[in-house]
Amino acid sequence: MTTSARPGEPSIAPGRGNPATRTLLMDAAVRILDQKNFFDVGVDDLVQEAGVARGTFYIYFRDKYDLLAALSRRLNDELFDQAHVKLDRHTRPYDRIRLSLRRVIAAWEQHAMLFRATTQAALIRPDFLTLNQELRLPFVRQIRRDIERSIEHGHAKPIDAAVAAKALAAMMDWFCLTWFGLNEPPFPGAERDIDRVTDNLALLWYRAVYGADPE
Amino acid sequence: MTTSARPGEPSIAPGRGNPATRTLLMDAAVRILDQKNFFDVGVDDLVQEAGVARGTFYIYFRDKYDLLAALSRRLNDELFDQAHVKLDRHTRPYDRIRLSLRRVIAAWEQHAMLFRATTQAALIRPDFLTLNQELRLPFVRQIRRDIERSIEHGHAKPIDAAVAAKALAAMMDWFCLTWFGLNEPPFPGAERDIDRVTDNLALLWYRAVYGADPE
Amino acid sequence: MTTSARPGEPSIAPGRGNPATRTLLMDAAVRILDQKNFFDVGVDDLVQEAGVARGTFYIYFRDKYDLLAALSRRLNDELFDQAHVKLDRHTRPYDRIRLSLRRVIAAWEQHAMLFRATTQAALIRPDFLTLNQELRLPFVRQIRRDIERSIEHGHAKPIDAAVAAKALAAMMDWFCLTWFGLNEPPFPGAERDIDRVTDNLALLWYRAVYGADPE
Amino acid sequence: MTTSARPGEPSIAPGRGNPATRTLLMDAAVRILDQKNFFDVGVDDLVQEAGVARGTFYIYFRDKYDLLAALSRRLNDELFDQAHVKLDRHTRPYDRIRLSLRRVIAAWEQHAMLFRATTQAALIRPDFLTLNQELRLPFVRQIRRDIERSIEHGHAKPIDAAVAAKALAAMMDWFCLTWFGLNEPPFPGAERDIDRVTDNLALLWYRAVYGADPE
DNA sequence: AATGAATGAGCTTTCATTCAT
DNA sequence: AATGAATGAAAGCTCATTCAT
Repeated sequence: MTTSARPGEPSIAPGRGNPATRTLLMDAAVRILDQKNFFDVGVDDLVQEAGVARGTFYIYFRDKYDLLAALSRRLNDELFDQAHVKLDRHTRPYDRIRLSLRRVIAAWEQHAMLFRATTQAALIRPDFLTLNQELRLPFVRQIRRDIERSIEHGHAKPIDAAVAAKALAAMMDWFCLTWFGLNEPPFPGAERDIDRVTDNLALLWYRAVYGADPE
Repeated sequence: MTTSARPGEPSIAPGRGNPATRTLLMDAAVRILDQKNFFDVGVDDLVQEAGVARGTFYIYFRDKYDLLAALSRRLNDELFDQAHVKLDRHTRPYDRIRLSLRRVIAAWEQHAMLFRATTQAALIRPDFLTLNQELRLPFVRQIRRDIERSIEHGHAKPIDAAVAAKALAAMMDWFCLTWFGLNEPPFPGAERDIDRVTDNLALLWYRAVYGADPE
Repeated sequence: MTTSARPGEPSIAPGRGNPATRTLLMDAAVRILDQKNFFDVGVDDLVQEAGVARGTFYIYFRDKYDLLAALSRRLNDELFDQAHVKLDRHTRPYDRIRLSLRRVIAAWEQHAMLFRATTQAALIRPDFLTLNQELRLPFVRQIRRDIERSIEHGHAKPIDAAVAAKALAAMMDWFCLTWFGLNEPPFPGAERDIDRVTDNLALLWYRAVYGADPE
Repeated sequence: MTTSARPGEPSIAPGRGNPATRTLLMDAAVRILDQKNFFDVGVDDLVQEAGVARGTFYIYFRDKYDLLAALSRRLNDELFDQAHVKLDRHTRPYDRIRLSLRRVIAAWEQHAMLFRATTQAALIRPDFLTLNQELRLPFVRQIRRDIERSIEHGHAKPIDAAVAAKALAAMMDWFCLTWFGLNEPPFPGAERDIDRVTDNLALLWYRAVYGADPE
């Protein structure tokens, strides 16, 4: 088994090589992942798609897991930026939930294969698992804070926020992974009716947190 | 990559070989899975643990995925039997939910590594994915029927039962996998307080379905 | 760099595989070493010469160094047995020395390439160096004891036996290695006049130890 | 494997490039060799230590063996100059031998790693072997002439000077290589008692050549 | 003269699978 | 039915060397 250092650390000495080539490889990987299972992807496939030589890969990444980690971080940064588009203060809770879920679903729809690969890697490599948890932590924490605030404000009836946040996050993760990553939609043709699915998930979520239907 | 036939089909000619040896191998696999990642398990590990020769394995299973499929089916049958322990007709909804969830969690606690392996395989092998979906279908359907019934009886406000069932099932699957299979409890020491976790999950679930707190 | 465990330990689990195949590989290696530099020998060359598959090699040896260590030990055992052919008690010192050196030269003549390879490996791999020292120790010790005895018996004038033994052993090692292993004979055509060379080496040795010419 | 031209020839077109950079690289190599095995030294290590770019190396040297050849020649020239410090004509034979050996040992002590590398290379590359023989030839010839002269003058009893010279040279080479290059001293702590070792080697040598103890 | 990114041949090693006994 | 030696395809990764700037 390869002994790639923990993916938490930057791959290879930073500053080595041409950043453009690094990006070339990462983009090639995204394209490859849309065609085949990360498990079945070899360094060979990657360099061929990127149009560089075998050895070039190893200048930029320790191995394919290292590359995946880089992709994962890059995407995470993007999502994090998007997530911080501020909502109007007066947006009602249901609408805030709905909008958030819509964004999550959109991200999954677009990056399904990458998420799938990340999940795969997390199940296989303990170090990758750690990275994954780290990256997801801010999101779960965000959910948790929202729930806690709702409870404090008296809007929501008490529930253990840690458990609820983890559960709801898990719900979205696995629901979306099976849907977009494993082609197992909640009902046939759901892709053409994402709004309807979002409505229902938002309703579910709202109820779970507030213990009531939205007004 | 192996070209094992779809794991939906029985492995090898059934009835061939000694059933005891088959069981020997399956039990060995369970033991091995408690020690290491399915991905890292080789046929070597299995036969060594079982105390049989390398070649013997291939008399009973096409490859390690085939064995995993067998394990998965065996466990599924067990769980299915347990699940059908009938509940008192007058049990209240919240209690029914709580009991079911308790059972699910107990199953995960006991078989975490096997479930984890199954999930891994499903993400890697399309044919395994199919098997997995097949085995889980009855459970999701059961949830769905419960939700539909609740709505019909006017207890619950309308929600798309297909979406809700999938979402809630996904929630439990991933929540439990991260907890028991990946050592990521909802809060530190959750194992020692499973009842508390169950209470909250049941509350969440009840609210999501009924749009109100249980009486 | 390969991390073959110290060659002091038995290669791979003993008892695995067919001893005949192991021998097959070792003999093939000897043949190969007569044709090319150990450094330039790849596992590929070895298995091709032995007529087995690539993977077979790794059943019996960790890597080519491991095989070389096995060869080295095998040869050492042989030589050790030969060396113990007892000499007549009344053989005179010069004759004893001469006979010993003749044997050493014969061994080098026959196994030059293996010795060369061993020396190469010892210069490259610290662990191999250790093995080498270990195997040679008994021989140096033997020389040392001879010298000490000579001194005690008053035949030889005092000299530091440790230094002298090491020096004389070094002399034979490198003299023979350059001659047979690197084709650098003491004079052109020396191979056809080994007795003459032996005479002179024995004379040199005798003088060095006894500080006088043999009677 | 590299096809560097014979190292007997000057590396690259002479006069090309900046001599200072060439020296920079050679000095860096010496430093590196004190840290690691020549075999394990890569062009990478060299340029990093020298603080120049990868490509620069190839402006001055064909490969690492070419550089080693240059180092070897440079050192040889130095030693040759030192060796010709004339001795008093009336110095007695034993003292001349002793002084020479002392110098040899000093050279080994100081340049052990370079000699070790040279030996390694000679065992691996036929062309390097040639260079090595060439460089050592003058020294062996010198020893031979000394022996011949001793015999002619009637001081020493007849012995084949070619064999004896080679043998004694071999003795010093290997004795010193194992001692300083492989950390295998003739006795523990020999480094702190080099004079004693030298005395004994000189005694051994004197006896071997003169067949008697020095007066 | 110096750079350093890119190259790609080459060796290593693993392990699922077969098959003669 | 069981064995376990042998197989060989498939990755893995390194590093000497080139070449455009």
